[in-house]
Amino acid sequence: MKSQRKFATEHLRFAILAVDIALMTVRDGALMIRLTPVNRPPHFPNSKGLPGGLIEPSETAEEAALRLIRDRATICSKHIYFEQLYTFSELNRDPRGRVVAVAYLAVLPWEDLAKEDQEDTNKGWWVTIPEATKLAYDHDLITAVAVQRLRSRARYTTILRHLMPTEFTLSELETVYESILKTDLDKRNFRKKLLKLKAVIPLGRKKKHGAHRPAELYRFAGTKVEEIEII
Amino acid sequence: MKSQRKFATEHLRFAILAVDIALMTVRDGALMIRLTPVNRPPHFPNSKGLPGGLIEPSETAEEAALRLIRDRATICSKHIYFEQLYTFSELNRDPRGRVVAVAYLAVLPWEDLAKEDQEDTNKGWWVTIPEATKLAYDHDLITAVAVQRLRSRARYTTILRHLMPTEFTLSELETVYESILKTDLDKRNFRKKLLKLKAVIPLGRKKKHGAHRPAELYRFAGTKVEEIEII
DNA sequence: GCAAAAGTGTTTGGCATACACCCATGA
DNA sequence: TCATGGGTGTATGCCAAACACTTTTGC
Repeated sequence: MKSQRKFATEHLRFAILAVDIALMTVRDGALMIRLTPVNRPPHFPNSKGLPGGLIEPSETAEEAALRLIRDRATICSKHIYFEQLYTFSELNRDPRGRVVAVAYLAVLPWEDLAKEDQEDTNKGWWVTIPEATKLAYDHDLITAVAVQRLRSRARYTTILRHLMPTEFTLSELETVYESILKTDLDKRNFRKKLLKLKAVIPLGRKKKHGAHRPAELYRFAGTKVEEIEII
Repeated sequence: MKSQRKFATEHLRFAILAVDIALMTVRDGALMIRLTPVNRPPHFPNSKGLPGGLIEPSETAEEAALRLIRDRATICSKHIYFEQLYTFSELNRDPRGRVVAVAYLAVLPWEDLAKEDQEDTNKGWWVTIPEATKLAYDHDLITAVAVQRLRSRARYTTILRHLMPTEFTLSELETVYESILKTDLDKRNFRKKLLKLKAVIPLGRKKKHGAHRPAELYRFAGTKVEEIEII
């Protein structure tokens, strides 16, 4: 009888497990995050929120995250960088009931998006970080944690390689750093640092785009996210 | 009918949610982790594992973590430092079924433990990190992630304030850093750094413990975990 | 007086910071 | 020829790293 009671008690201890994705990219030097429609009256009618969904019993949180990322945005690249961000378990984060969310931070180059996912559709939108407010659930909080994490990773690792196209100019890279770190960087010192660290490699080709001197193209060295102090 | 089917499907999407704690302290300059008995035949008969338990429907993961920490070790201090580590969701991490674990990293000074929890009992043991192997479930992995995280935090923050007693000598502090970072530090440079950062404050009192010159006692400045590069 | 840990200062080199001008191009 | 962004070098100061001897105590 005691074990039966224990069994019954344990059966109550479940939770719905969800995954929420802070999917970020950089467009024209501005950090942007992906939002999707949320329509859950009465609390969130016609709202916006981060892409997300439930974890299936047959998949890990990581697998669910990858599935949802590919589901919500057509990405023209085999590889996508994402990492677990934080698990949110506040009791009332979802008014419908107990839903615990494992949040992921994912980043990708704007150029890797399919055309239809670069434009606003009824499937979703890209908005700048200041625009991503008053989201459904606790997604304002998740967004804030994601931005903070990305900023910290940008400082100490080469995570931004996954936000850049394979070929880029150092001015473009600097703009991305400045946009994420919210600081102005000295052009000369920035270049010296990256080149001394051998984090980027010149390709010997130029990019022309306007009435000015063409810019040398670079790519990131290596393939992994390295743990170096960048800034 | 469609909505009924959806409801039924959603009901299958649950998981048991657990919390596992990597509870660490330093004894005689050695980093130690708390283990508890695990006895779950057939997979883990007479095994050891990290302290853990299920999350109640009425509590957040953080609340469950705090409850379990206080449950598994009598801690004679009001405050205890802990932070979320990672969420583990491998399908077969628990052979009994789908259990997703939110792991926490917790640290405390050895001196804050009650006498009965400093000694090995049938409730649990303190072991050094190399000794904490062949644990039940995926607790070897959780331990490794926790040690890595603690090491990283030690480098960039003053998290070790929560591993030290309120008063300590700089030699004691240096030993703890060396034990966690697994490096030898230069005594003079270490002292210069900590004092220049104003991370520690001399108390003007000495600690005598042996046939040698007494050592100045210090305490940490401020109260929070600061984000400074220590080493 | 000796063993054992505490405590202290200087030199060196590398790196971050700050800063201003010329270059290549398209219009 | 001019507007635009691309590209470069130097001087300064701080700080990390390396390194060895004196001090205070208990026995």
